[in-house]
Amino acid sequence: MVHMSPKQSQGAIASDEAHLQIGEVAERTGVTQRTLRFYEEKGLLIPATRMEGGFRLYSEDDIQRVEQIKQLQTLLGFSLAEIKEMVEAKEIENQLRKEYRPEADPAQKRTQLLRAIEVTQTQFDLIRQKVGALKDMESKLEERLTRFDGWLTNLDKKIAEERKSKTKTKV
Amino acid sequence: MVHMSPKQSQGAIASDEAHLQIGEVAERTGVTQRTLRFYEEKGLLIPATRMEGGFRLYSEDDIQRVEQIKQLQTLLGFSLAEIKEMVEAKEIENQLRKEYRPEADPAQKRTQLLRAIEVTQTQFDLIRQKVGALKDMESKLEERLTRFDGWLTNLDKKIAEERKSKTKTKV
DNA sequence: GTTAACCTTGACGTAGAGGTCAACTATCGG
DNA sequence: CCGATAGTTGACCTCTACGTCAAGGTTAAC
Repeated sequence: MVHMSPKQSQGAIASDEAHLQIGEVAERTGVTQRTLRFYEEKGLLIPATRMEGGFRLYSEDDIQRVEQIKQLQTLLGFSLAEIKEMVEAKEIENQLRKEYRPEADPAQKRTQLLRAIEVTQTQFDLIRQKVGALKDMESKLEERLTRFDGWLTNLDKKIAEERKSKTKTKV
Repeated sequence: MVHMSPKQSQGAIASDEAHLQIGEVAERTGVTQRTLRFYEEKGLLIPATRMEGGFRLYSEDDIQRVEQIKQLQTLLGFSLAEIKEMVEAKEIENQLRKEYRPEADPAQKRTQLLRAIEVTQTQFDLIRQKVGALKDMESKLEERLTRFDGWLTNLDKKIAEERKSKTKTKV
């Protein structure tokens, strides 16, 4: 890191203030720059602003989002397309959170909210399903481990015996 | 299905007796024939025998295995390479289960068993991790749903009020 | 022994999720 | 204003997990 954080005029940084360049985001999240650009292409993570020269500027929130995307990918095996949907539901929440901006018409907000609820509900159900199936596997694996353990001690006993008898015949 | 099940001389079918052609396996498991051949190519599911003409013959166990592979893929997002490892651990279990065949030397068995234990343990830990993370997400989503619900009733109230005041000014 | 239904091995295609140059352009410290 | 470092777009490459023909061999029923 040779040059300083860009454009950081002064003062506290709000979490939604874009001030991170792609390199730092990559470093902090562990994904590559290419991946970040790819996410942007796919509409998953569009940095709010750019510098005059075109450098992307990310916010702390964006880092959170990358983290979330990674989780959804690796833990749950969702595709980026699916993740996009999910992330959009969160987006709506963020927007509605700042609802002290009373500009937008409430009927439209309602529609959006309903959509977000639907997506979230689906997501929730899916996760519950997965948790169930996973717990199932978990217990099966536990059983298997126990079984393995039993066999192992058993085998070891047998091996010990064999060694003994061999020693006897040898001597 | 025009011709009968192949080679089924007579009598009960042991679960490890290969008697299913690829088409039926595909139908029963919901994967395509291509997928089954692909699994074979990758060493994930090699049908025990073939007919003289070269037709693959699968057993009931193989169907189980396909089911398992599907689970590991869709639920857990594992790659086929990873799944191969896991399935191999189960394979070892199956083999050791028929340990009344005392041919093999126990020291070698022990090595195999240790390997299987290692893989299974890793798998187990991973699943526990995932379950944890998933439960985390689950609770977060639940909170969000609650929040959404609150907002929705709130919005509806607001909309109702608005309508009332409009009616007043209109009339 | 013919034929419909089923299966075989190629070989090529594709969608998703990035990796990897290449050729430029920006930023910032000095 | 210049150079080192960081970033930009674009094009093509790769790897996974199959899909999709094509051309031909098998099976079992008739």
